[in-house]
Amino acid sequence: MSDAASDKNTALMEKIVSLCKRRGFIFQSAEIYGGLNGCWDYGPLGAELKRNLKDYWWRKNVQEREDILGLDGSILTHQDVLKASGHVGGFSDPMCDCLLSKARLRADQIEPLSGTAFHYTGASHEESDWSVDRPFSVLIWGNQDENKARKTAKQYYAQFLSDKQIAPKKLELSGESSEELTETTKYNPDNGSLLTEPREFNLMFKTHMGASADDGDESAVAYLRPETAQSIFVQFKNVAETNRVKLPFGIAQIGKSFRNEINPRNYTFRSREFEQMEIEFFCRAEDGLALTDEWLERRLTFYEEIGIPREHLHVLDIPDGERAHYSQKTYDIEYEFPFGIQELEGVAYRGAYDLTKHKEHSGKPLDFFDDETKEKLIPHVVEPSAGCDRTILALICEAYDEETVTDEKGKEETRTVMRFSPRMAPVKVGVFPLLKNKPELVAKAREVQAMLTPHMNVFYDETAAIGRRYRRQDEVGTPFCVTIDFDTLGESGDELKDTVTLRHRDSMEQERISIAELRNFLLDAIA
RNA sequence: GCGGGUAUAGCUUAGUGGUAAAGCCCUAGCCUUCCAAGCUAGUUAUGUGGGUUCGAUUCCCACUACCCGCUCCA
Repeated sequence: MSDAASDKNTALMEKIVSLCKRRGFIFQSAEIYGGLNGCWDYGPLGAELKRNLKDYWWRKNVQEREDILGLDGSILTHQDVLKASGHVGGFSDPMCDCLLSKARLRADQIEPLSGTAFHYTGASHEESDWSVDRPFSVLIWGNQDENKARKTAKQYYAQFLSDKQIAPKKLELSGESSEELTETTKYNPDNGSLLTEPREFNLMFKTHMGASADDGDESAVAYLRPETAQSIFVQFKNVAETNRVKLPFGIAQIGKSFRNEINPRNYTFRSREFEQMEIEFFCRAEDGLALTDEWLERRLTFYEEIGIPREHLHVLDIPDGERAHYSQKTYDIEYEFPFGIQELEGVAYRGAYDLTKHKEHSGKPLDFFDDETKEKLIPHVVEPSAGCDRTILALICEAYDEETVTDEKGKEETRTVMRFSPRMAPVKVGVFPLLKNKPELVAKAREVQAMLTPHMNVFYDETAAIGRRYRRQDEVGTPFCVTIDFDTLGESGDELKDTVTLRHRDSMEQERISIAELRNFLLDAIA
């Protein structure tokens, strides 16, 4: 991305963030106390939008399917569940920092080096009577010169100089010694500088169960779940036994998960608390790969149905070596956010890994008896796992649009429109009396509002000029507005009596529609 | 976690070591017969905590949050 494009996208993102706050989609969590890093609250419109997304996902993936069942697991999670899944112990990456460049490296990905290490105890500068005492080491390897080690060490000690006028090369190193090392991972392969000791970064939130539990009581430890998937695996047996299921079948869940992200970024995209929409689709081993492809297509269709066109999505086929070790196939579905192409959902073929692990750790039989083949097996699983908040952010970014409109006097102005699909739009229809000081119009508008309210989210507004009310609805993405005018009351004759103006958000076009037809028209449009 | 930047009203911005300004928005009233009209009135702000000072929104320090670049994303 060029700098100019990057600036433009940053500006776009700022406008989106500003609109989200102004119109009540998303607020910073605990804003009046200075905010809570990586946490966000959905305001009234955001809550509606999110509910629409989750409801539609649930309808499509649970209610309209005979082969997928719903689950709503607890967020507090037994530590043994996460030991079995590998999250305790394995869910943290030991990291090292380069003492010279401050680069952060994953300890397990450092290339082992063999060479000569030069150790120092400190450095000084005679003329200014400055000195520093702290150990440092540099590794040189291959045919690198010893002087490279000294130069690197001087650069390291130079960061402690308060007077930046002194050049690193004028420093005197003290206590030089050397040793031969083989296959060491304590040095940065880029510059030979010593690294810090590996430090653990556990990404899970840990807590203690029981009011009297003290922090040292290991048996009282519980975690906030880092993904919704585990409760599905853990409840696999209960769901399967209580529901007369046969392979293939799925268990679906929508719920909150928590990860102590080192670095939350990009608005709500990487949050510490987030909601997932996951399916674990259990199947026979031989069907796994084909079902993974099938689910990928089905999920792409879903995104189109909620208003994210295929051409703004990217499918990443995760290559060998980059997938989790138990996965034979993983697709990432990515969206073109203004801040870059980022993942919305992963569709992963996880084999029998999860159920096998829980069977081992719990000692309970998690085998499934396949009536068709008359054999016991551990089902394989395909996991379409979508980020709910990420999808909301994608919907918002996709919907945001500015267009220039010219009024009757030829004056140009910018119209901000959220082009949500009617299905996802937080408010489905605005109902307005043309004028608020005419009681007949107001009464009729209230009637229309009352008729529609049981079926959809309706917004009634009688303040300000009609045009302003339309624009206000444009900015929150309301797809339709209806206006009750004097024709509705029959002033222009019976032909127009009980008809209203129906105004379309995207085209700004208006048409007459009878009140009798209104409900069904709108229900069809938002289905 | 590192480096850089930012923080004034709901939003966008101005300004000042001594009463904080404007536009938009919003609220109420009047008016108004279809795309941000007009008039009147009104609400709302210097992120948090220290320090310097007679006095700090302004200067200094720390913290917090957000943005950008690294890093990371099982």
